[in-house]
Amino acid sequence: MEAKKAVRDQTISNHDIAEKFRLLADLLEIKGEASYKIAAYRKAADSIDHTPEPLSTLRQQGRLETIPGVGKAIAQKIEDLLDTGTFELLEEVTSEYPPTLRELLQVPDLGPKRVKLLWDELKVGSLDALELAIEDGRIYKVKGLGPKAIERIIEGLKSLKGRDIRIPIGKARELGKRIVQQLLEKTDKVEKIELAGSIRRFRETAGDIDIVAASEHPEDIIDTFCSLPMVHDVNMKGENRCRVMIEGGIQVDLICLPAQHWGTLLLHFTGSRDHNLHLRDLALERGAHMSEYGFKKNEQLITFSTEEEVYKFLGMQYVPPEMREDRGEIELSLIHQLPKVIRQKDIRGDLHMHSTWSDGKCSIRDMALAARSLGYEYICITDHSQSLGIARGLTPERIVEQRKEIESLNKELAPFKILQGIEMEVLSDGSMDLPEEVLRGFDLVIASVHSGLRQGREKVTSRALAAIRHPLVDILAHPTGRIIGSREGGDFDLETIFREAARTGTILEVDGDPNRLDLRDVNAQEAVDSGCLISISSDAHSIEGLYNMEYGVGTAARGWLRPQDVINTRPLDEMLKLLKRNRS
DNA sequence: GCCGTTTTCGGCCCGACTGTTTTCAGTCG
Repeated sequence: MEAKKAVRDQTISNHDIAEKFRLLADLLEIKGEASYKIAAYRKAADSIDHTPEPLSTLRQQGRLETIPGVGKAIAQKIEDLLDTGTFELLEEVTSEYPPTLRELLQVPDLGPKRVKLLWDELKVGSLDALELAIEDGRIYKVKGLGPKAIERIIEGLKSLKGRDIRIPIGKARELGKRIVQQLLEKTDKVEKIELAGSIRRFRETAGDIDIVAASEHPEDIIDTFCSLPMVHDVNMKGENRCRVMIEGGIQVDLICLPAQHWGTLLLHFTGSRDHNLHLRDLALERGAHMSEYGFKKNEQLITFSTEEEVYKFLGMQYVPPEMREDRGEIELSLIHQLPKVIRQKDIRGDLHMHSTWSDGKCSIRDMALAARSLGYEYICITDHSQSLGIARGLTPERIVEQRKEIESLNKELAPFKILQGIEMEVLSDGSMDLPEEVLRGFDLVIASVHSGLRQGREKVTSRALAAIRHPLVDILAHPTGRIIGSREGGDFDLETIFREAARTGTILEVDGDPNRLDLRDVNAQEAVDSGCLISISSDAHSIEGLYNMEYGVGTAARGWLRPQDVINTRPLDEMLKLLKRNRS
């Protein structure tokens, strides 16, 4: 037993434990167990997932019950899990129902009650079994499932199979903006309109597109919206909300209320769900019931026209959308200790972009003018270096030519400043693509590991470290090299990279290209906690690309970064002093 | 099953839409 225990302690992760409780909650819900018990298991599971220390450690210190949502009963179950890999109640329900039964809950319009019905009547216990029951028509014999319901289930099953459902934030946001624009062209009754949900919180991906609008005539707005040409299908339609499908099977939700509700409305549909639930808890403590309409207290509805007023009513500081994940922001906001996270307006310059000198689409002059009109004080042109032949990387000769162009533009555009930088390849053997005397000529050097990301952990990490330790490398670009949805990043040892970057004064990038967002939110937070400075950049290859900055800022804000953690929030000379090359 | 500046008991977020069980259950966000 002792030996087994030791093995278990090492092999079962917090996440695996959380999953066991989620499985238990799903099966109990199907069984029809009391809903608050189920909610308790799910809450505990989420808490466990967000607990950084291994539960085995907490257990040894007798601190399991310090985890929010974990009391005596769940703590005992965790101990059993650590010792034996399971616990009694879990064994009991999994002997009653197959664990695959919970797959059915993923099907839209199939909830616990219908799943139980399907199991009791037809012994349908998995997605495959459900498909069979549909094919041979048995499903039509189930009492309580009408033809409409079955049709929805069939559709739901189809959409589940073809699913790569979450959309990258860039695409979701662009689509969302297009829809909003189309709607505004068809009606003048919209007073306010905004993209909400994960898009507004700048998550990396969005499951659907949420749009919130204010109008005195919600029905008209809903009608107009449902008849837009890009709408393929109307799934649901009420007097102030609707859900439609557009091209590519992407779901769009629109909700519209009079402007007096705007504060709670926008808050409600921005989420996250956990953040909102927590706020409602706080409202209840004040005897008020919170909804998208406002706060109901003694049968009276109090409304708020801004989110700021809602937070103020709850005795809180305003929480920026990116931070609304219930990861401690509410507690800090209640005691007015919320860090002031970075906003777009804090950005004074953009330090990573490309021009027609390599693979950019616009001239340096056009990029500079566009950046200046965005309110920036400086930019750094960082075209690719020679080894990236596919991008017409710059040779030392062309670098000198480019410098002349930049110098002449600087005379013309002063006080706006164009820095000459380079995005230099770190070659697959860990050497730099340009010699030191060339690197010395730049205002700033960004190093990138583009190729050979498949090399093992040790190899890729040592290449990144070689760049970080180089005295003339100021910034490490998109440190993991991931492309969202298509390429995992390299297997870098980020902990070591952060430590070395902090030691050497090498700045790490949050690349705002919505397909990269690299460093990602939590990594950027770890980097800053390790003592690193960050550069947020657009990595623009065109004028439009300069707008990538907002994704970078959103990502940084999700990692709770403050303006002082980011070098390009500083005036030019202060920013330059932070570069390794200019430190004595 | 958890939790407590109203509580160790009695609460636990709130509202909308759909289909079908003609007064509401099931599902969703």
